[in-house]
Amino acid sequence: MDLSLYNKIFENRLRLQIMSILMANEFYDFSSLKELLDATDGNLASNLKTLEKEGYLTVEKSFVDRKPNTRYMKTDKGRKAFENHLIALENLIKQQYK
Amino acid sequence: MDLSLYNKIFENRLRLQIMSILMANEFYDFSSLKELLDATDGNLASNLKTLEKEGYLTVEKSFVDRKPNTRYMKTDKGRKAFENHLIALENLIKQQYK
DNA sequence: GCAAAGAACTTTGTTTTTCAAAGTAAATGA
DNA sequence: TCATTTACTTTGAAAAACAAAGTTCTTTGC
Repeated sequence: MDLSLYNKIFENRLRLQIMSILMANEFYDFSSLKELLDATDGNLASNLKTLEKEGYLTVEKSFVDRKPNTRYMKTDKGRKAFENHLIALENLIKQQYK
Repeated sequence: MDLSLYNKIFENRLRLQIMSILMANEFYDFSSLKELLDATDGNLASNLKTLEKEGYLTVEKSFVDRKPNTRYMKTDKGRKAFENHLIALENLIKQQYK
């Protein structure tokens, strides 16, 4: 069976959650992600960095209410990779062998 | 959101495949799994051991055609854990935040 | 103007996981 | 008896995960 769409990057739960949040939202900021996912700063930041390095999301820094704010947004590449991974997962799970 | 059904054991691709094969088949033997999953002996054995330790599958040794044969079968616990994990995955992926 | 606080990291270090390669045991076949 | 097959176990090296602590920059309170 074809596993070319399967993506190891998404084997991590936090990254899976980050991506699925970014699929449902145009963007999401660090603090909100942190709260929502109940993650530590370090863990969240490093997993975001992993996704960013892979080109699956982009980062946009600004000030909101005079406080630093970092927004994350999925890239087209990220969206496709994630969608493909879900397809691969589905195929893998639904496999019916003789 | 509730992630109590999410199961780290199933973050590994090989273990995910093993379980999904055992969901579709009453039993499956080592050689066939190895061939089907294109895995090395060591890797397959250690992942089967992980699932066995967790109580997700049982092992049955016998001789077939005068050759040693090891059959793996999901347990009820394994089936439930896997089904639950799929539910958790689905929830996680379909999450719609504000 | 200085201390404290908040955001978003990075660094550090430990623990865990992954996995291939090599080694092993038991049984069969030539 | 020697090779082969099955199904492992052991070993070891590399990668990944992740929390805690440290860092930087900026704002706010006094």
